Amino acid sequence: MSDPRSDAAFLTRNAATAQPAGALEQRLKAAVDEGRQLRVKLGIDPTAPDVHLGHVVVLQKLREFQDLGHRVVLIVGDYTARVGDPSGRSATRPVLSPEEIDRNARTYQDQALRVLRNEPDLLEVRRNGEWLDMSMDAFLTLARIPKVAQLLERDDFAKRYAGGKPISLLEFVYPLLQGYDSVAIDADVELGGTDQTFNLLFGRDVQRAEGKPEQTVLTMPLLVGTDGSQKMSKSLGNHIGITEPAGEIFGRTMRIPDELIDPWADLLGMDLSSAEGQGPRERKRALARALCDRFAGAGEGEKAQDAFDRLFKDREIPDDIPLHGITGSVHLPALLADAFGVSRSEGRRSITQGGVRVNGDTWPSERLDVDAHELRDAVLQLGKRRFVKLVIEG
RNA sequence: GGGGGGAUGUCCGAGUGGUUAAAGGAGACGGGCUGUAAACCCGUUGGCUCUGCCUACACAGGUUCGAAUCCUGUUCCCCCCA
Repeated sequence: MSDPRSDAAFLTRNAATAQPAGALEQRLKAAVDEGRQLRVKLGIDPTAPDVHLGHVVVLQKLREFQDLGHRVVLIVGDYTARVGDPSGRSATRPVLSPEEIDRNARTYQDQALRVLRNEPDLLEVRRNGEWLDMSMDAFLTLARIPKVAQLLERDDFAKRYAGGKPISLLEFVYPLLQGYDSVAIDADVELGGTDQTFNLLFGRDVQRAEGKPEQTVLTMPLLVGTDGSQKMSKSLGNHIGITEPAGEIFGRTMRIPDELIDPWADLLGMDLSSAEGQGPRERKRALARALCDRFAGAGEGEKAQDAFDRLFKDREIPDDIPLHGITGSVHLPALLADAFGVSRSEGRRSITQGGVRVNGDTWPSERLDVDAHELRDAVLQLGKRRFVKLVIEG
C-alpha cells in the first residue's frame, strides 16, 4: 500500500502503456512523501449510458487506484455532449438536452459504481460545463496551444486528411477541451483506452501551457468483443452490458473464443484460480461465473451455470419461463410473432425450417392453424433458447 | 458564389431501362455437430390472410408497354475552386 515501486508495478501490470516511463512510480512516491492522494482522471461521455465490459477495463483500473487510497475524478462531458461531437463517420450525433445529459450521467454513475467505490474521499464527479462554459477571450487564449501540424499527426486525422475525408473544426478542438479538463481538476494521472492515447497525451501539453504539472498517462488495452475480433462496442453489438441478467452474461461469455479467456480475466480483474490448470471449458465457465457474481450479484454465477447446463448440455426445458395467453383458434406464425417479437414471416420461416417445438417435439411445417385447446399448457419453443408456456385465456 | 460527386434492403456494397425483392460480404436467425450461445457445415434473411399478393432502391412528380436504372424539382451529405 505504501511502496511506490510495487504499487506502480501492480498498476501497470496489464496496462498498454504508462507514459512517460517511470512517471507513475515517481507520482506514487511523491504522493507518499507529501501525504496526499493522487487525482486520477477519467472522462466519460454522457451520450452512451450503457456501461459494458469494455468500459469496465478502465473502471477496474480506477478501482485499483482507489484501493491504494487515491482519488478518482470522473468528468462528465456534459458541455461537449451539448455541443454534439461529430467524431468519426457517424455523421450527426444528436445534440443532447441538459435533462438527457443529467439522466445519462446519473445512469452512467450508477453503473460505474458497480466497479468503483463510492466513498467521498475516493470519488469525485465533476461536469466539464463547470469550466468549459468560458468566455471567447479565454477560449482564444487556449486556442493558441494546439498546433495544426501536431493535430494532424494524430492517426485518424492523418488518415482522414490524406483520404480527403472531412474533419470538422470542432473535432480539432476536442482534444483541447479534454486537455483543459485535466488543467481544471489538477489531474495527476489520466486513464483511457489505447484509442485515447493522443487525447490523453495532449492533456499534458495543455497542462504545461497553463503552467501546471503534466499528468501521467496510463492507457489500457481495448477489450476484444464477443465476436473475438473487434474492440467491444455497443454499436458493433459485440458487448456485454454489466446490467444484463446473469443468464445473458453467462451465455454470452461462454460464446467468446477460447483465446479470449485469459485476456478478459486479466483486463477485467477476474480471478480464475478455481479453474487453475483445467481446460478451456472449465476456465471459461469460471470466467462466466465470476462475471455474473461480480455484476449480477453473488451466487448468480452458480445459478446461471445450472440454467445454462440444463438448457444447452441436457437440452431440457428451463423451469421459469414466461406465460403467454392464447384463445380460440391460433395461427401459429401470429402466435410466434406475439410471443417472441419476431415478424409473422419470420415465424413462418422458423416453422418451415424445423425451428419451432411444442413440448419438445418439432412442429410439423404444414400445420399453421390449430385450436387453442390443443396447445393448452404446452411449452412453445423457438430455436434453442426462447420458450413460452401457453395458457388458455379467458 | 461557382463546378463536380453521392444518397440502394439491418450494415457495407454491386447494379445504369426488362426473369431484380434486387449480386456479394457482414450481421442476424434456423438446423446439424460440439465442452460451448465457439469453430465448422447446411439453410434462411422486406411484409402478409403465402404455390399468390403488397410494399421497396433519399423525397415528389414525369417519360416509357416497362425504371433502382432516363428527365425535372426538392432535401441531405461530400469534394474542389472562390
